[in-house]
Amino acid sequence: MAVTSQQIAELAGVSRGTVDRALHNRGRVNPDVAARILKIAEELGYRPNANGQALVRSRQGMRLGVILQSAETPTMQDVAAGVRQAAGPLENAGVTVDLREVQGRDTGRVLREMDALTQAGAAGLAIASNNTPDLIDRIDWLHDRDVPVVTLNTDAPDSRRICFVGMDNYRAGQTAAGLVKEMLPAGGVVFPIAGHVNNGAHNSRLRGFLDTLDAEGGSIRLLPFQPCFDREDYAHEITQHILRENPSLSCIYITSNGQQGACRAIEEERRRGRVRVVAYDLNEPNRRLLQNGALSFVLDQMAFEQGSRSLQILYQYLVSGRRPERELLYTGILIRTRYNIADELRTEGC
Amino acid sequence: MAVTSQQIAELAGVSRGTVDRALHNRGRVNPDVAARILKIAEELGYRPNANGQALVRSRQGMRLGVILQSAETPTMQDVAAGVRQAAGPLENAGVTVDLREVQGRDTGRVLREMDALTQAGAAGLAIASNNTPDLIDRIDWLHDRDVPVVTLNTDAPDSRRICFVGMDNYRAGQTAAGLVKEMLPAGGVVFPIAGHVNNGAHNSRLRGFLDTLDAEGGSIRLLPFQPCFDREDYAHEITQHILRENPSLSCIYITSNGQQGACRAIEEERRRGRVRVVAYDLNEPNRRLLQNGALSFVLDQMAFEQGSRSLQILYQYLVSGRRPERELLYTGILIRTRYNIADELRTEGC
DNA sequence: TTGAAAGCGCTACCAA
DNA sequence: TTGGTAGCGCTTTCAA
Repeated sequence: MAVTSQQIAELAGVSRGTVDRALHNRGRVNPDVAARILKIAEELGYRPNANGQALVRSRQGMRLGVILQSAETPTMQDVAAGVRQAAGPLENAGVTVDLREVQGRDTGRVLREMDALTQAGAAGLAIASNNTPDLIDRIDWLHDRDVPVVTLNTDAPDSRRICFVGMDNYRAGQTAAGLVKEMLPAGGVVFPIAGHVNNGAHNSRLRGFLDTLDAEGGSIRLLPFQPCFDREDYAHEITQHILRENPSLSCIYITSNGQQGACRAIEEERRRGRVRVVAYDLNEPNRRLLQNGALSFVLDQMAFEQGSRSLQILYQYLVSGRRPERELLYTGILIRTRYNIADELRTEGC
Repeated sequence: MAVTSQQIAELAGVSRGTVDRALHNRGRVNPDVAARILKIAEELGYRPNANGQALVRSRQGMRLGVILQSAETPTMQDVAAGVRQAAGPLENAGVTVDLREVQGRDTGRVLREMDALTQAGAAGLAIASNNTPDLIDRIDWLHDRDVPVVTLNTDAPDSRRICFVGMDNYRAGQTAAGLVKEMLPAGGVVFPIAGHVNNGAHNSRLRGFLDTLDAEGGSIRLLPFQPCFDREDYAHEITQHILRENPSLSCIYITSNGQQGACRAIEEERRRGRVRVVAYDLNEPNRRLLQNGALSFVLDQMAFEQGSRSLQILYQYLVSGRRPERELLYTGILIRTRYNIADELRTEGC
């Protein structure tokens, strides 16, 4: 049987109310008594019963806001699903989760949703948006008003967000480079395609890739990278051109959307099997491309967990003041091939 | 605000007690009244508050048993850690988790622990043991006495266990084959090493591998597999011999322990870099071997999640009678290289 | 067959 | 500064 605050109260010769105030530094308790209570709690290894806490909190109510940019993309839909799953158990603790899905990379809209949510009384926000000075300002402004912000999927490193939940994109780029090194024979030729030139995530994925091939590759030849602006048609055009110019091309590394266009170009030029493609994010289109062999590898970022985890962290911080262990909470870099994309155990809340 | 059983009671014009009995088919309630209650609950989308349930259950107490064979191995230590994590929140619901760690592949000891735990009043068991007729008998016997069993890590497919939580080993073998196909040039020579000849998991990993290379490989040459009985010294000896016999060997696939011996042999024969190794399970030794380049890939089975999930499923089944969605709950097949082994987000209970 | 009440562990409130 | 009490949602027990 676990130790309860009642037991501590009896041992300390005080009431549960006093124990509660002492354990949570709520003040209004004699320092000597508080010290005694804390000591007893420590010795007994007291852990508050989360169910009891949740139950009483359900009386108070709390609102959390989540804003997802580019919500129309498959990856953000996965994030949203994770948010909804985490929201379930939180409801039992009186938490209302307000999920705002912003279409496209509309930072202005994100800022307005931030304002709307705080107006509506949100106690904390989880935000996936591209990193702009405006966003940083607004996050810092909220921080000063004791509204904590967690960034997810895309970080705002220079802001005062309490933490970031998402992929280590540089490391992912390195992982991709490692795969390419294993795959390609000496002298293999690789063409990297980036998304937007100013997208931090895509840039990191590119730098990690280039740095690692430069440092150790030696025998692999890199073509200069080109941006496709997340567009399938541009990726198609670029790829078509590169394929025609480079008969010996053996691999394409693409850090963003555009993989479908690139694969189509390879198909049309009848180079399937001779040109391998490494892409990002295990979504429906990519599942199909893996299945039919157009993609060799997909690096996945656990979007679902990004959504569920960031919400849990936000709640945890608000009720206990406990910051996460690290400021950067990296989700795994999952390497997917056609053989390991079956549905799997997914974290279920409890 | 979520709908409560109290609200349903008011709408139905009965008391909460009656609502509770009706919703859980506990009998002793007028069929007409029960139907009305169920209808209202359905319409309102009633979901019982898990915190309230856990709190009241904490009064009753429940014992769950977990038995882990080969508990001294790093993988089983991960499983045990998962079990302990899941046990935390369950304690708040009055659940005592009794974890029995059995050294080695001692099935007799496993059977005795099963008896001891049921004697002690365990309401359900989670078992990781190799699959033997004795084990199946005992699981079925328990099933008849309404003590559900979940198998984890290693299945007992012909028993009446309620489900299995672990790796799809055949699929993992296929995944390994996929990696080997991407890595090796045409004409590459692969040597597979198995663990015990009668170990189901190792056999599946081997079959998946061989089937897939046979079916599509074509250009890759397979040497006949040899068993190393999970022993590093045997693996070393076998590998040394094969390396000397086959100057053109390009890859070793090892389904069990023994990878350290194999890597040492490669080192001693100065073939590092020319012979790639694919192994299983991301434990401390394998982390090091990945880091220093001795291993190219490790296929990991999420041992931690196997432990936590199986316990949650067992509890879920006992309190709600709900079986898991599928009988075979496969944990992910994680492909690890030296670049993606950093610590990551791990499911935290709630 | 039904209802009333107690109590799980916790926190908030009000009174002392 | 402290204690007492109410009540979160649920299940169980006992009485009707």
